[in-house]
Amino acid sequence: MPLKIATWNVNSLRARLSAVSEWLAREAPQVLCVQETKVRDEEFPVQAFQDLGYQVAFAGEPAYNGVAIIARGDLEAIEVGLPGFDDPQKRLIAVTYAGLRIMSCYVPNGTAVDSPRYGYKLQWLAALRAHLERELTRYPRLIAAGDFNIAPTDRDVHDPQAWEGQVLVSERERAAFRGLLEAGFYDAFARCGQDACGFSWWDYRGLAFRRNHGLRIDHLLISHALGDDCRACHVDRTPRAQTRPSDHAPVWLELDDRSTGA
DNA sequence: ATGGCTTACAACGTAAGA
Repeated sequence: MPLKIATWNVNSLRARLSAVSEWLAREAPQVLCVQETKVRDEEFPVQAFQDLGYQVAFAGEPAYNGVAIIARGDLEAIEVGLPGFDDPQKRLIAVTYAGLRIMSCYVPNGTAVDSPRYGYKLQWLAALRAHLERELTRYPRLIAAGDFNIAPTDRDVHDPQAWEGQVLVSERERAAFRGLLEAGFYDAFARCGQDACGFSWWDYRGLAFRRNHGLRIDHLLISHALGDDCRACHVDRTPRAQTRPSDHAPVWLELDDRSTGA
């Protein structure tokens, strides 16, 4: 049986608890990496996921950011944050599951290229690359999934001319994204031999989803050791069309687990 | 048209997202 591993920026886990629960019940992934939980740890809805047969690892803060990993089985060696990068914002959590090292990543948005937050974003990405390089030596079977807040190429942008040079598509961000791949990863959808994946985010405003004015900014990066095991990669647009959606859609990949020994 | 939507906070407007 293949492993189904998903990532979803839910834009508040409490506001989206029923949507996430329904999606887990329907799609039954082994793993769901979540970003923007926007919930303190003491208020994380642990029981709701246990009732569905999932275990959880999470790192949150009030109001902003927050990441989690929801998985059908035991999570081990839980680590929060980027070692050596002192950051109060909860943007990274890693677990070991079924012989895989799995990270849920919430890359800073950056706000605008002339914002101080843009510099923070680039620094965070540099620290992530260094961390991924180190982790690959410990965990060759590594998946970094999440909201990277970067559309890697113009094909990942509905209107490249309108977006040219803007945050999420700027060349320095794209270079940083390529740097993550150069650390030893494939973009899962490309590795599956697909020529298109589709957008993963649509603005709440201006009927953007109906018009498919979107970006592909949520990604699953798989280490080279997993490259031959990637079977499929898909954006599930269904939850985005429902009432009170997250502005992001879940993205999943299917991985042959022949080499996990499971 | 720096607007437009959505969320959390202990708020009745502000900050932040992308």
